[in-house]
Amino acid sequence: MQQIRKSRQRDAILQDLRARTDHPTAMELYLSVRKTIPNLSLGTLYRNLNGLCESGQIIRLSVGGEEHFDACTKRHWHLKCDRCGRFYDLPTPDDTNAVPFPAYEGELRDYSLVFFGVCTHCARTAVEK
Amino acid sequence: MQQIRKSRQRDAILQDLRARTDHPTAMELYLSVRKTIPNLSLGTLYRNLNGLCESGQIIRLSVGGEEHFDACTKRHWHLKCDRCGRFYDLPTPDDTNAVPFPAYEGELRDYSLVFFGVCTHCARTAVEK
DNA sequence: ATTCGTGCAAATGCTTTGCAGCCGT
DNA sequence: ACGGCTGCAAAGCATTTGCACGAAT
Repeated sequence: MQQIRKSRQRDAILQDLRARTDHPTAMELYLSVRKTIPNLSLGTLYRNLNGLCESGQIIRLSVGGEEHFDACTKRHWHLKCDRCGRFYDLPTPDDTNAVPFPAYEGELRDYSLVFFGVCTHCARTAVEK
Repeated sequence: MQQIRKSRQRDAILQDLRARTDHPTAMELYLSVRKTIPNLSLGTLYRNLNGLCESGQIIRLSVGGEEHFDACTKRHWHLKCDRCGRFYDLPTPDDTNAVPFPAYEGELRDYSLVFFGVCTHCARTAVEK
């Protein structure tokens, strides 16, 4: 059994992600954390992101071939904006069955719900193209 | 404006995908279509998959860093099996609002819903580990 | 004849991994 | 001191792209 040690890098990554309201990609997070730890390596970032996902401290969002990360581990819904491509949290019912689990001869344990549309910000700056 | 020509390769790809009930990755589809067109190239496959997605003839499913494709373009729910990793269709309510669209100051156009759990087949061969 | 689509191979981009040295316990 | 964690660089892998040729209209 492998113990887990404290590391300045992992702490900084988690802290940075928790301080954000968006859901950055690995590269976005990398650039951000490098302001604190300039010689942080990409390998370390990825190793830690994977570890944090496995230990359930963060969540990985996969949509359209992109990977985004979220420090909020409570089940909640997301919006992926068609225009700016960013992810946003949506008001999510507390009721687990807000999404009706279909009858299925197997086990449905959890779900991921992502809406597509236009985010508040992009809707305001309504640029018709 | 670019016209689109008929191509044996694109037809074979679409036909193969439509004949399947699973939702293959690009590589799985590649291996399958190569039984019909042995010298099909990966570049061609990817170019066509992207084109078919853009023209709305197929759908791309992104989960956990994997890309799967689906020839059924009607909105429906999926299960990603924890054990075998495969995708399956789930019985999906016809009602568009089976998933309650949250109040949001923007526009919610569509959504993607993926359940996680254990598929029928894996549930039967209940291997406790 | 025009120009789109293909096969091939090289290039790209993101992620993982091997390794030697550093750091937490 | 032990063994996990890091930076670096190389490797891996899926996907994209440039190019010359073949095929559809």
